[in-house]
Amino acid sequence: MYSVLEKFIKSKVEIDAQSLDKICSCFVLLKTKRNQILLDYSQVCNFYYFINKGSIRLFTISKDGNESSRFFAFQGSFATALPSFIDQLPAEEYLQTIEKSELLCISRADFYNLVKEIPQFAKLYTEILELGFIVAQKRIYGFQGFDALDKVKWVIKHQPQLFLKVSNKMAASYLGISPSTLSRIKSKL
Amino acid sequence: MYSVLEKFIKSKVEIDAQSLDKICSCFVLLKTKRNQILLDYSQVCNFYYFINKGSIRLFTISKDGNESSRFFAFQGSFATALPSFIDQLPAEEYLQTIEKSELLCISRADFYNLVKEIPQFAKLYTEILELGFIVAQKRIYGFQGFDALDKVKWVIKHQPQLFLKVSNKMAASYLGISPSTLSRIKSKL
DNA sequence: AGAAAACGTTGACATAAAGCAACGTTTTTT
DNA sequence: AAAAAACGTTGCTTTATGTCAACGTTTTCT
Repeated sequence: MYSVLEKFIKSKVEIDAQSLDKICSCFVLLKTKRNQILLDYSQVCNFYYFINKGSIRLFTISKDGNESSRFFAFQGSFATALPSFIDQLPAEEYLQTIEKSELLCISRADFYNLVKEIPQFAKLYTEILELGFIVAQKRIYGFQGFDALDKVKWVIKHQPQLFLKVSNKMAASYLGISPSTLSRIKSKL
Repeated sequence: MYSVLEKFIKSKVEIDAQSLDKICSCFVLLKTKRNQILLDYSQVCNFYYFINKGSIRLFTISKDGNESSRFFAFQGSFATALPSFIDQLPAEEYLQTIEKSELLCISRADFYNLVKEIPQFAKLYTEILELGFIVAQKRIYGFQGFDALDKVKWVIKHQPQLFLKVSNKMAASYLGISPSTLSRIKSKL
């Protein structure tokens, strides 16, 4: 049950078996259906999720009713609604599985306790933040000032798994273009 | 010379005078002119900057010659080309002062040494990353799927100092719209 | 201080992408 | 298994925004 997580942690930091066990013991397994909401718009986020199996996405719905996908996370990565998790304010976004998934969940209290108690976990958290920051940056810069075709090409290059795992509608809402436009672009390569 | 930095640090973490001195002693003062390049496109970033006075921006130039402003930082905040600073790869972006500035610079080696030696500095770095991540996220979401007018309104609401400090041209390149469009929008409020 | 360059604004025009609608296909529900 | 809903694709029309150019103003440079 913890093998994917353990592998992930070991790939990032040097760690002894005891600390690793302590970390893993804080995570609870959650099996979900497809399209299950993990966090609602006005909820405060209290869990960090590690994806053992499946995929999740973060999205909002704007006032005119359109979905806007913010982020997708797949097997073997951490994800949560971080601003809400950190600041304990209403998320103003949704966290949702997009396929049948198995998630390892850790509560915020346990999470910050591990950060405090286990230096390697603090280091791990720092690396997750660094990576998250870099990915967010690259996305801003990858999209900024580009037209629909360039954005699609950018995603194909930098997040090739995205179009394989995610519906056209969701991908379009991630790219900030309409499903029709994405469909037309795809037909031209 | 270190008063703004000390105030910033004290506002984030509890710290004794000795550690604070040790931190400050790693920072070197750099006085710059307006529009001075701190980091060139193909350079590897080796410094973190704290802005004592002035403003800096991060930008790139796309193949068709257009500038794209990624980020602005003003007095009292930290800034660098983080992906390059972390991964030690060519930045593929420019770091530039946009007015006469006074910067406190710390080398990458000293920076990571402080992270290792002084727990409060590690905490500070984590907070900077968290904040940076949240700001990057909010910008993605604030801009995604919105038209030019909504983006301008978003910036007015969330980064009101931006239009005061930054030229129309730079602001437009940050918003991902043309200077003409920004000008037209401003004239309608 | 004067010349040169960069900037901001505005108009006319071109264009990429959105909206809408129709239709067939796939997926979900019961 | 049948019915209903959601999805993907494509044509037509509309619209927001970019491009180009002109002009006056501000800033920079020497």
